[in-house]
Amino acid sequence: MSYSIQEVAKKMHITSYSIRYYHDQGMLPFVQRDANNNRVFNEIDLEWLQIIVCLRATGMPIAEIQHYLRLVQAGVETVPERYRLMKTQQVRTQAEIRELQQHLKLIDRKVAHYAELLVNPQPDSIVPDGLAAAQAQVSSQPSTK
Amino acid sequence: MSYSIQEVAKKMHITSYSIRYYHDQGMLPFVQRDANNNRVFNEIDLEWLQIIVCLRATGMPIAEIQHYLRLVQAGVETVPERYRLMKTQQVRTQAEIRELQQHLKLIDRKVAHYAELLVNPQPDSIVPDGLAAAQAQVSSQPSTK
DNA sequence: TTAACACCTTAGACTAACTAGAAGGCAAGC
DNA sequence: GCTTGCCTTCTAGTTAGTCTAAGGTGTTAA
Repeated sequence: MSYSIQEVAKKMHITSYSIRYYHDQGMLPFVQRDANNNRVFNEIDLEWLQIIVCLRATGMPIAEIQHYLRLVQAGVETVPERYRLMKTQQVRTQAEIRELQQHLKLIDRKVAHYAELLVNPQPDSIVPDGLAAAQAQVSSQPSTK
Repeated sequence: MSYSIQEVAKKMHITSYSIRYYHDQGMLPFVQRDANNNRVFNEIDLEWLQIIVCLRATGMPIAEIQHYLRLVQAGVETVPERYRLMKTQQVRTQAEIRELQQHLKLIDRKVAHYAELLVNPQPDSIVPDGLAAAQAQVSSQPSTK
């Protein structure tokens, strides 16, 4: 099976712009062209792209992905470095998930707070989000600008 | 209590550059200046910055955060919109966490695969990561460039 | 008192990773 | 034959920082 750039974009949930960008960066070394110079992707290209998308989505910079892809192409003697690289990415991603879960807690509190205000509105003087104090501060001190 | 930009940067785990950037963008409207024109942050500024950091880390663009901060300052009649905004961000963040967890599974598989290869090395002909097929393809077809 | 050091300021240049627009090629359908 | 739609390349713009340069201020140390 072979795919056009749009089909791949849909499959991978990224834009065709990004795919061209990755290709231009030499990250999709096996992509072929048809008679009209259009990019033609096969299953192997999709596998590579899946890895690229995964590493990008978990925060690995392009340059590091390029390095990893070169390691894969270099052969088995690079397995130790590939292991370290993936291990680092694993730890990084686990930390990122924990961080997002922490941030989500604050967002949950805000949602609950506003939901409560919607059901049980407060008079204008009681301003949420610590703004009451902020407004008091700002009204008692003229702007410095 | 009041804090210098460096102290705030350390507290919030962001750079002083970012804090100045947010301030320049009008996102920290209550920050004062001392006699030497240095920014002076108090607890309320820290609260605002905490929200900014949380929303940025969960993927909200600067422009949307600015809009939210204006809503907060506008008073209680904006509570419904603030609720919708936070609800959207909640859903967005939950989706992001699930996506990262999916990506983490692929990384886990790679780590396990390389760990296995380190313990039990394979001959050079058996190339991991679907590269065997990729190499077969590339060696049987000359480059189109 | 002068030097060193650490901090701050602003303006503006630079970066990563897209993102989009312009201009044009090719094939299918009417 | 013309339009539609997908593809191409090239170039320019965007976002959100990130950093540098040039300079000001205040404290310590010789």
